[in-house]
Amino acid sequence: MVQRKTNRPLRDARQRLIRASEKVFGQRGYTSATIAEITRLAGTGLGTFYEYFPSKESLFAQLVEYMSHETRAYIAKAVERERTRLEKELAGFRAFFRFERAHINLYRIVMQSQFVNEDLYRTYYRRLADGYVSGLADAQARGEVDSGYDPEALAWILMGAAQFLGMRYVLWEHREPPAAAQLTLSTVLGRILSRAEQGAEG
Amino acid sequence: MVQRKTNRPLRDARQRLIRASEKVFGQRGYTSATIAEITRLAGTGLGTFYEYFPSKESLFAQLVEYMSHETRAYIAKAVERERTRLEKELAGFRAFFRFERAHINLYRIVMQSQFVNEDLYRTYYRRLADGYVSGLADAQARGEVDSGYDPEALAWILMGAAQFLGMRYVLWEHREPPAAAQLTLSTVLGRILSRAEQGAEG
Amino acid sequence: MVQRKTNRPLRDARQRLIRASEKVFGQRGYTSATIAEITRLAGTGLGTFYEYFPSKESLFAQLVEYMSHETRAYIAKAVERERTRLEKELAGFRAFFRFERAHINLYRIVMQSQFVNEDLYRTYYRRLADGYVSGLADAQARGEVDSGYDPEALAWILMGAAQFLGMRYVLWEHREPPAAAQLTLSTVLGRILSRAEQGAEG
Amino acid sequence: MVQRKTNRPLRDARQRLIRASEKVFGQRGYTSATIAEITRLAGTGLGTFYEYFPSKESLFAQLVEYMSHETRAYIAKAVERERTRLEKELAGFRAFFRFERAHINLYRIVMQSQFVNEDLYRTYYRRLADGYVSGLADAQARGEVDSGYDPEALAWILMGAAQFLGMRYVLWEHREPPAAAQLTLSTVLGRILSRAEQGAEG
DNA sequence: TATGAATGAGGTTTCATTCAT
DNA sequence: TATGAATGAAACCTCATTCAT
Repeated sequence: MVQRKTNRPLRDARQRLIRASEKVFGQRGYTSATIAEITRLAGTGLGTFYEYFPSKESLFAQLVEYMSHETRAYIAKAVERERTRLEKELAGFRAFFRFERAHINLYRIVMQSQFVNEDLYRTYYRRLADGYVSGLADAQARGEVDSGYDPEALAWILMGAAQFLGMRYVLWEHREPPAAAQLTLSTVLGRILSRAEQGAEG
Repeated sequence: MVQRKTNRPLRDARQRLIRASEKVFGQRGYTSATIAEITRLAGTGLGTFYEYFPSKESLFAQLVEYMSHETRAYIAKAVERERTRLEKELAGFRAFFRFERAHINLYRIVMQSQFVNEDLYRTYYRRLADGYVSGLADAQARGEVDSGYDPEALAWILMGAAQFLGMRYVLWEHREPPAAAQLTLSTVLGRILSRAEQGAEG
Repeated sequence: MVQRKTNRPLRDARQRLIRASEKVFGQRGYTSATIAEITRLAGTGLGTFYEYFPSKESLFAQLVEYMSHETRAYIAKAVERERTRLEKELAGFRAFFRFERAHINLYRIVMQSQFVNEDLYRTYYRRLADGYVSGLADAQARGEVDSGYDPEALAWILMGAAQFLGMRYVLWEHREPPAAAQLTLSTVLGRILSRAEQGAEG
Repeated sequence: MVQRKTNRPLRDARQRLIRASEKVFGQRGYTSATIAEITRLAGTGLGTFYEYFPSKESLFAQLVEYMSHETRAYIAKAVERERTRLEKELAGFRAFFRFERAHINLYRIVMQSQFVNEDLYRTYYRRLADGYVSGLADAQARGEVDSGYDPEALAWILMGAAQFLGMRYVLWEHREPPAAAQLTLSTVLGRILSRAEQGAEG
C-alpha cells in the first residue's frame, strides 16, 4: 500500500548517524533534536536510523556510555605517565579540559543525560569518582596525601572543580582555562594534596 | 470535576501556580511538565495560567530568576555573620547545602535551565561567581588570602566543589554531606584559603 | 513553540465523532481508518478526538460495547411482546435483521473486533448467547421445547443461522432476507423448536 | 545472524514461506503480521519473499484460496461416502469441525479476509454455499428433503450453524463440540431435513 | 536466484496556546 | 477575571517494498 523510491547503498551509515546525532543532540538538546534532522544531516533516509538504533533514547544512551569510556580512558592515559599524586591530578585536569574541548557536543550530551535518564548521568559520574577515589586512597596509603581526607568527598570536590572550570572556560568560551586560572588551579591542588597536617580546621 | 466553577478572582493564583510549577518542573523536568498538570496541582483552570504568565518558558525563567535571588540572599545572610574569609566560605557552603536541601525541586530547575535557555543558566552562575569573586578579591586586598590566586578561577573551583558535593549528597541522597565529608571540606578550604605561600606548584 | 489558529466552540463534538467513526471504521476497517479521517468527517480538529477518547482502540471498544447493549435491548423488546418460544425466536430473528440493516457500519465493527481485541468479540457473542440460553432453558422447563437439547449448543446454532442470513442478505445486499428465505427460516425454527420427539437421530 | 549466506536456490522456499505465513497471519493477524517475521520463520532472506509473491496481500489471497479448496475437498470427500442427505450433512459438519481444528490458523485467516479484501471472503462462502445449495436441491428433487425450503436460505442457515459451533468450541476451546452439542446438532439436522411437512409456521 | 540495507509515507498521540463564554 | 474545549503542528516509529550486490 505504500511505495518506495530508491536505495543507493550507504557507506558507514551507522558512523554517519552517530556523528550527526552528536551534533544535533549537542546543539538542539535531546528533546528538540529530531530524528529527521539527524538523518538529514547524516544524509540517510529517515528509516535508516532505525536500522541501527532501536530508539532515540537508545542512541543517546550509547553516546553517554561512549563518553564515559572515552573520557576515563583519555584521562587515565594522561595520568599514568605521571609520578606523584599532584602531578597526576594536574595532568588529569588538563587532559579533561583538552578532551572536553575536543568533544564539546558530546559533553553537552552528558549534562543532558540528567534529564533523559538520570541513571546514565549518575553512572557517568559515579565511575569517574571511583577512579579518583581509588587513586586518592592509594596515595593516602603511600603517605603521599593527607590521610585525614575522606577520599569520596575529596573526589567530588575535585570533580566539581574540574567540571566548573571546564564549563566556564571550555564550554562557554571554547578555550582551555587561561594561564592565570591554570596557575591558580595548580596552587590549589598543591595545597590540597600536600601531606602537611597544618591548615585543617579543628 | 471538583474544581471551582465561579469566576471570582483567585486568591494568590499566581503564587499557587508558581509553587505548583516548582514541583512539577522539578519532578517531571521541563519538557515533560505540562501546563495542565501545573494548573491541576494549583487548583486553577487551565486558561488561568495564561492570565499570569505569557508562556511556559516564561514561568520557567521566572523560577530560575527567583532561585538566583533566593540562593544568593540566603548565602549572603549566612556569610555576613562570619569574620574571616575561611569562616565565611565554610558558612557559605553549609548554607548552600541547607538551601539546596530545602529546595530540591528548584535546584533541578536550575540545572535544567541549561537546556531551556542557556542564558538563564549562565546568568545564574555568573552572578553567584561575582559574589565569590568580590569576596575573594577583598580578602586578598586585606592580605587574608593568597594574592597569587586568580579570583575568577578560584570562585569557579569553589562553586564546582559546592555543586558537586551538593549533587552527590543532597540531590542524590537527600541529606547534607556527612561528617567525614564536612571535615574534608573544611580541611580543603583551610588549605586553599590560608595565606601561606607554600604548596604552590612552580 | 507551536502556535494555534482559532477555536470556534463545537456542538456535540463527542456525538459527531462517534457517528463519524462508525462510518469510517465500518467502511475502511479498523486499521485503515485514521483519526484524521474521522475528525475530518466529524468537522473537528484532530486534537479534539483526544478530548473525548483516550485512544483509537478505546473508541472502537466503546462502539462494540454500545452495539452489544443496543442489539440485545432491541431484540429483547421485540421478543417480549411474543408468547411462545417459536414466536419469540422468529421475532428475534426479524428484529436482528432490522437492527443490523439500520446499523450496517456498526455491524462490521463488531466483526472486526475479533482482530482488534478478541475479548470484545467473545464478550459480544457470549452475552448474546446467554440471552438465548436462558430463554431456551425456560422454554424447556415449561415443556415448550424439546428437553433433549443442550441449550448452549442450540443457542450457538441459532445465532449462527441469524448471523449468516444477516451477512448474506443484510450486509451484502443491504436488504432484509426475501420472503422465500423468511419462510424457510420459520419452517426451520418451527421444526427445531417443536416439542415432538420424532426426527431426532440416535 | 545464523542465516544461510549463499545464493543457491532454496529448497521449497515458496512452500516454507506459505507455511510460515499461515502461522504468522493466523496468530498476529493480517495487519500485525510482518514480512520480516514471515521470512524469519521461513528461514529465508527478506527479499526472497518478493521472488515468490508480488505483495503481502497477494500471499494472503492465495492462502484464502487454498483454504477454500482444501475445506471443500475435505468435506466433499467425507460427504460422498454417505447415503442420505441427513447423513451427508452430519458427516459434513463433523468433517468441518475436524478440518477447522487441524487448521486453526488458516481459519482465522479466512475470517480476516473480510477486512483485507472482502471479495475473497465472499467468494469463500459463496463457493461453500454453492455446494450446499446443489446438494439440497438434489435432495429436494429426489423427494428426500422438504421441497418447501429455499435451498439458498437453508444453505446459509446450515453454514452459520457450523461456523458458530466451530467458533464456539473449536476456535475458542480448541476441541470438537462435546457430545451434548453433537447430539443437539444431529437432532436439529434431523428435524430440519426430514420430509414431513408438519411444524412449519403459518 | 537470494539477500538485506535502505527508504519514506503514513499513523497515532501530545500539549502549548487561544479565545468564546 | 477565570475557564476549559478546541486546535494542529510536530514527533517518533513501523514496515511493505525496492534494488544493488
